[in-house]
Amino acid sequence: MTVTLADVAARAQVSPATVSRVLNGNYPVAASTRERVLKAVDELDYVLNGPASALAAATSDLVGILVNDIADPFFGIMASAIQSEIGGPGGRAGGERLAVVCNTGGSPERELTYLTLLQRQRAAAVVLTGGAVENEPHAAAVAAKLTKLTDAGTRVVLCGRPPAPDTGAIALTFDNRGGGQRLTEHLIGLGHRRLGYIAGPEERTTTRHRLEGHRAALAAAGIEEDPRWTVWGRYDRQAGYEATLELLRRDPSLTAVVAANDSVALGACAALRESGLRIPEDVSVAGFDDLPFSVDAVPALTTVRLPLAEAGARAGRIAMGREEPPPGGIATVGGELMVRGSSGGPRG
Amino acid sequence: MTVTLADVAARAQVSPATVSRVLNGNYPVAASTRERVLKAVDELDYVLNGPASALAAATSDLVGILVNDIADPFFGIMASAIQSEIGGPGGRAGGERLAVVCNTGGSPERELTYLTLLQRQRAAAVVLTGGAVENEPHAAAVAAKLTKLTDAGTRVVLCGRPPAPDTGAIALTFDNRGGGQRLTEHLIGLGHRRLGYIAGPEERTTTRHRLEGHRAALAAAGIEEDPRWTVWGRYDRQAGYEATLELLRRDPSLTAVVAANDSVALGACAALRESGLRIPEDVSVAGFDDLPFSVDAVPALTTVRLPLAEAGARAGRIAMGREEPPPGGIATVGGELMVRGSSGGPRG
DNA sequence: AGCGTCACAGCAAGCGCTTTCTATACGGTA
DNA sequence: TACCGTATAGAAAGCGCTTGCTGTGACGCT
Repeated sequence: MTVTLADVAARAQVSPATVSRVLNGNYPVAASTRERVLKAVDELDYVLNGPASALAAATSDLVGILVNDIADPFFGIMASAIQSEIGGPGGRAGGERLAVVCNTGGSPERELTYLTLLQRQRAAAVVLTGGAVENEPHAAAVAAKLTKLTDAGTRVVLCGRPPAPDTGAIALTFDNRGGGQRLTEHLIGLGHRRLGYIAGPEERTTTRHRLEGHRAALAAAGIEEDPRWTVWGRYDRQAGYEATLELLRRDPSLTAVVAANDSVALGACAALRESGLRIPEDVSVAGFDDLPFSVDAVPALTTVRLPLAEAGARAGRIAMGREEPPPGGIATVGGELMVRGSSGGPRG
Repeated sequence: MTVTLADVAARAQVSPATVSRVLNGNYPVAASTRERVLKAVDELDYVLNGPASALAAATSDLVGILVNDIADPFFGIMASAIQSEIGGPGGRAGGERLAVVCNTGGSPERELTYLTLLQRQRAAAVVLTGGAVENEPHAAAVAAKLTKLTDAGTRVVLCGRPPAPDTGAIALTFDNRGGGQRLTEHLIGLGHRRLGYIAGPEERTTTRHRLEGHRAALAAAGIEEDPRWTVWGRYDRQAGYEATLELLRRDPSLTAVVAANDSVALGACAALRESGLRIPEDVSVAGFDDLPFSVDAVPALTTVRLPLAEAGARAGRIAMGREEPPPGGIATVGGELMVRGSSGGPRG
């Protein structure tokens, strides 16, 4: 049998109410009584029953963080930043909040399942990171769920994800389109005219926005795009490797490869090298995100830096109600072009 | 006001008990009744109250995963694997379990705090990943906490962490010592005699074990170690970069650098390159873990592959009671030496 | 001396669900 | 027809905590 509040109360010779108040520190208790209670708590090794407490108080100290892929540093960095802003003081009982990271694996169903689970647990806040899936029924289902969450008083923040209108969710959106555009403009400025593009999973907003930026830059420069120049794949190294091989097969005259993100770019580099091509002399490569390892690639990766940690921290603070949400509930976070060794003028 | 079980019951014209039984599916309910209830649930958008359910049933579907640094793929990969084994069916109510990842940031206090929080929530299981801190009072406190958790019926699994004797916790330990030893043996076999070592944070078991393996290999080869050859730092790229510069300053004649892990090794490579040294012609470099990016380094990193995903998956299954714990509650998971381009014979 | 004020402490009513035990209806059997 | 097993539904007692409200002395004021 576990120790309950009542046991502590008995031992300290006070009522359960008093013990609760000592533990929560939200009601005046005489110092001597408090001490007696704390002593009893200590002696009995009492641990509060979370569910009971949450039930009675109708609140919980859970904060959910949804990520697409926990093994990907892109999400890890954001999650870490969010969590660092949540762990601290601010809530009930001295304010330790349990920040939980939920890995959806990019699956819409799991996303919904986790949202329901968090709703069940009456989470204090939920932060959704990364791109959304562009699938009408699913998007509607998520929007409905988010609305219900915000209605129930749960603060919902989207970090690196497009706004969800009319759901009450605060959005911190990455300017993927603008970043993609500037990146390709840079390449075009170097003289490239034949650019391959390795896109991410087709149904993701992030994928679409980055690609749109790329195409906008192409269009602005009057470059007509060849459909063979775009290949779709996952957001990982392996996909980049394979896609690059495919790109090379389709059109060996490409002088640059733009990847959906840094991991993909790394795979692209590997494929190019194995094909006997030099970077950037033969082919330039560009990534996106500027993850920590990108600067260590050889040559270092030209990419777009997204302030993942900063955005995550801000999302965390907003989720905790410690920072004002942006006006209109929407803020756009820009990316910064990082020109490094992997991009140069085209050969010849 | 949120919808409660009673509301659903009223709408379906049955008792709350029946609704509960339909939802949990653990008691015979006539098909027609079940349908009526499900319809009401649907119409009212009813969501079970997690805390209330957990309180009444005296169980919870929370599973905690503790990691040192969620932004580090080393932990991300393990967490991902653990979680993938936990999400599935197996528990109450169709069995969705909420796997929560808690980021301790390597801090002993946060580790304890999280364990307490999980204990409060009456977690079904807890998996602790990564090396432990070697600090007597803290280790004792953690051991006591783990004992209490296992006593309370929570399954505790250590993944990539040394065993915690007499706590009831199951341990899946990485053979860091053996891996470190084989790695250094490989370097010695290539002819290296002057090896720098970049160790991780001093108080971690992982750090100590890897270093012990390194030294064992040195000793076996009759190489006397120079204290200047060991530098300590964090487990990240930056630390590796700085440590390598320091190593070079202390003894420019080193022909190999062994790093505490792959991230550190990447930093080491950067520092060497910037110092005008070629890898592996001038200096060989070796890492540990074989994270996904390691094969993409140029040259590809010689390292020790740890089966993070496999070990994590196994830990997850054990935590869920779906796999027998190893005999004695302890299993050692070996590493595999991956010889790649970053190691070669010493110059001259 | 009489009374309003404080500062504390306790009582008791839930919070929303699960589950044991009991009630009922039905069909079959003797 | 009387009886009993089976299948299903309901009543009600909590699970362990929080909190609004109700004392109850002690103190200071007029």
